[in-house]
Amino acid sequence: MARHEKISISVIRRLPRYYRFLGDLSRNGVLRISSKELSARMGLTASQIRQDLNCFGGFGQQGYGYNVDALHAEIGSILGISKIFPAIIVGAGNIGRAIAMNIGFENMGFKLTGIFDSSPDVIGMEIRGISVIDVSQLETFCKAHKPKIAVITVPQQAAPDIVDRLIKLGIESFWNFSHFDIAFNYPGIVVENVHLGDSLMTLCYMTNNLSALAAHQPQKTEK
Amino acid sequence: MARHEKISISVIRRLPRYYRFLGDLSRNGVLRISSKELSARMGLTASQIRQDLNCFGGFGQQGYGYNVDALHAEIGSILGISKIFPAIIVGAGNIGRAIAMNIGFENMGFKLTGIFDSSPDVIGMEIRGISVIDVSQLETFCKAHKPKIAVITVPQQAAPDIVDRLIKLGIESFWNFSHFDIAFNYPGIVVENVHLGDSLMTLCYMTNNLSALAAHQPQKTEK
DNA sequence: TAGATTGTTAATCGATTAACAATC
DNA sequence: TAGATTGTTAATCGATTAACAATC
Repeated sequence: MARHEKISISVIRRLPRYYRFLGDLSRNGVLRISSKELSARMGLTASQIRQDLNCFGGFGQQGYGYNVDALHAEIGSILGISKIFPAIIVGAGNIGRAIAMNIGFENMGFKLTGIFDSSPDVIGMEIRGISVIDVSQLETFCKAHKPKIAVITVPQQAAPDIVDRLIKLGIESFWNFSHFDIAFNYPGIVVENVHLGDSLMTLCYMTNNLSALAAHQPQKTEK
Repeated sequence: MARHEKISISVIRRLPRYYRFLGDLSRNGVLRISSKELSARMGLTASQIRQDLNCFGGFGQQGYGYNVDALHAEIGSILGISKIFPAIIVGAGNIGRAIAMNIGFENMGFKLTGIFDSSPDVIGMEIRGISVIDVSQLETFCKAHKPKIAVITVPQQAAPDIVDRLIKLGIESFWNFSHFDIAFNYPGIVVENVHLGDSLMTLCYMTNNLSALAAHQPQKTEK
């Protein structure tokens, strides 16, 4: 699928945002869009959009632009969201439950198949039709159901052990909300460390330095 | 505080992570650390750590390294987390409630002063000792309490109107969890668009391209 | 066709890494 | 003092932007 062998992480991280904007455009009945107009809506340069897309293929047409639906589908296919991987959530506290309820796993390449916790208060609770299982059953469950991704929503001190067990069980992807940083240096493991606290602190810095940052992100348009 | 007038966003985004690692080190009784050892723990280069810190000042000592507690305090002060800004959450659904319960606002420069929703089912509900208020009271509340930051956890279609009203009320910072992108081009407004769905889709891409990405993040160490 | 807009190469800009003199 | 490690300048690398020929 990829034209160039090595796609940079910066490009990859922009793909879901393209996908989102194109989905919105499609829902609003927009049939075609030029890189110039998309760039104005997204706050990017048209050049960057064309560069990004051409990492994967020539999806546009000179003099016309891009077909919204076709490009939306292409990016979905690049992201690989049609191939559904089984997912589990470990930690059924507030964050774990909120994610279970709010994230459209089905539209993002995943299907939620299990939720785990260690507290008797939540074990057995039904979340989105899934019953919370005792975390001691993790090994049994994973051997039977072979989940590919785990959402980590346990407290910091519990995280290293859970991650270690899951890696032994063959989990390849981690979506980590715990305060613990999953290292990137395991071979064959991919990780998204979310760290909401870091995001809030970044906002704190920006709030404190508002004047220095004023009109920070330039809304460049071509020509 | 800043030595150089313009600190890049890449540097700023690494600060909370430094702060977190230094806090952990401090709690583990580590008194001093060299950029080399910190780089090994964090998966960065020692050079980058020294460059980053020297944007703000010379906090180390040749031949010794950095005093963990002093550096931790310095970064906290750079982030500005001691000056507490009043914060509100708009949207008391799963995500809003999870954030209210889990995020240590007090340790991150903020104090939660109000939670809003439009649904009669949640209005009046107590979350962390705060009673959920009808969102129609937003104007009255904000004029009285002058919050500085708003956490946006409403559905996508409600977001544009809420953001518009909050900007009129003088809110300067947005921590946005809605599916709607708050544009960066308002003058004097700072925004963190979190977009958990984008993060999950990025992980989907990485999971699908695991082999190509294998051992992606190099753990460089000096010398 | 003429006008528009892509795909792609080249130029620029910024961020990361390397090197090393300064100094604790 | 000798060894270690910083702060800082220079070199490298990568990502973004600009330009334009190709072409629909």
